[in-house]
Amino acid sequence: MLSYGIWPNKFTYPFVLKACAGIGELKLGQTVHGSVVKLGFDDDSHVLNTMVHMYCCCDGGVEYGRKVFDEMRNWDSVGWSAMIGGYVRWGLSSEAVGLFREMQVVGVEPDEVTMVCLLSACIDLGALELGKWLEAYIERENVPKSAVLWNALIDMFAKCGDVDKALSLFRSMSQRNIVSWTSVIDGMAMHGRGTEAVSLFEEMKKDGVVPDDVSFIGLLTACSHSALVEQGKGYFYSMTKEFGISPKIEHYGCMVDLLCRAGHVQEALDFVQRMPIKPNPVIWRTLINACRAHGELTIGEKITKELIKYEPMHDSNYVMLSNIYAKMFSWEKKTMIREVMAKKGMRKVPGSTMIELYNEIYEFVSGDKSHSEYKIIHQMVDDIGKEIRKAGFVASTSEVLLDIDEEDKEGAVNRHSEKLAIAFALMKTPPGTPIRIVKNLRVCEDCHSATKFISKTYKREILVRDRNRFHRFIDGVCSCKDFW
DNA sequence: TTAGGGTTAG
Repeated sequence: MLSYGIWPNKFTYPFVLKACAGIGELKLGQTVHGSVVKLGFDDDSHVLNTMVHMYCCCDGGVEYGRKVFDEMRNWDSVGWSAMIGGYVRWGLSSEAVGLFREMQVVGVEPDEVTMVCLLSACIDLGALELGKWLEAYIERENVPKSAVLWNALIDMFAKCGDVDKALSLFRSMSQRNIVSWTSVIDGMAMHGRGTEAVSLFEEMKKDGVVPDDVSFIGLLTACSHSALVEQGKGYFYSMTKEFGISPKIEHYGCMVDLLCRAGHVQEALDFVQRMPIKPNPVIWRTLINACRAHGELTIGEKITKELIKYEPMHDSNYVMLSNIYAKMFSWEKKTMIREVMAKKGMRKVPGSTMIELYNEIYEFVSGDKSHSEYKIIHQMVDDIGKEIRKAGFVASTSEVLLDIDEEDKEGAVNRHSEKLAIAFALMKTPPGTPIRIVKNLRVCEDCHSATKFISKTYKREILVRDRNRFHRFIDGVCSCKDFW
């Protein structure tokens, strides 16, 4: 364009900036930013809004986006949404919510898109109360409810723990699209309500909505988490036969997960051998975990060693190998792994748990001593430990984190972030109040068992969202039926 | 005349 002697105008730049956003290279974006300034289009709201968006799509660009945002006056809701959405994109959801509060102080009316971004932030934070507040706001202020906003609400309710509300919203929708169906099916899957997920999928087909590859991921996950092995296999083959959808690596991953969870480890290994796509590390890790869980320790060790050769800097590969050695009682090998990791300067991602109480979000990290009530919380954890042991709880220590000294194993699992969060909730809420927490990793065996005892001893319903799914603990029983 | 931010999985 420039070589033809044609100069871009202010209408051109939003397109160029959007293209930069798609590429996501910060340097390229900065070059274009430079040319916007040079040509004097940096006073145009459309250009600047897209600029914020562009920066927020680049790795390491959020700060630059914020700088552009801070330097401009009189932002409209589009600019605020671009910045709020940018925070959410990079997992900075607390910042997103904080910026929304500023937006309200300044008096800019949020619109539909702002709401969709904020609902994503709620999902990330597990903030159901905030999500309910947003829903009420949408109703009160008559924010137009497009299909996208409806779908975002359904997804928020499902992922923040109230899947029945998600379902009733879904039922009250007049125009459901594939995203609405997938969100609600996936919600059922996460809550271990596999049979209902399958019925919804069948209802969707009857309704004339053609399933796509994403909806099959939700459906297969549902089968996997509810041990519907044969149905899952049937649906997997129907993808190609009935709908002409070639399974992607994720679908193969779901199948491996389905077989592994049901304990069919050998069948899963055969399945992987026969797959037409090269298995990815996620699939190998699924197999390795199944090998550990079902006692195929030698095969698990072999696969893990191969995976480490391929992915030498991935921390969880070492953690898995260490867990296999723990199960083999090979303590020297386990120690060796720890030394290898230390030498490479690697550390396991620390477990963290969030809890929303009285409009505040608290985050607990295992071993963190920064909380102002740290001593009282730890005292509470000890008291809970005593109470549940009286009720018959026995601590299991085989899954203890790698970077913890052997002699303090039980002490270490006792400091897992979910125990801290639950103790905090027991201290801060009246008897009988349900407790909802969100964990960044999968819940460990010890915490799962302890939480069952806590729900019974303290007469609390405890809802835990982990990386994979929900666990609802009531009177000593978990909704996952110990199957996760 | 022309332009801006957003939803399902991984």
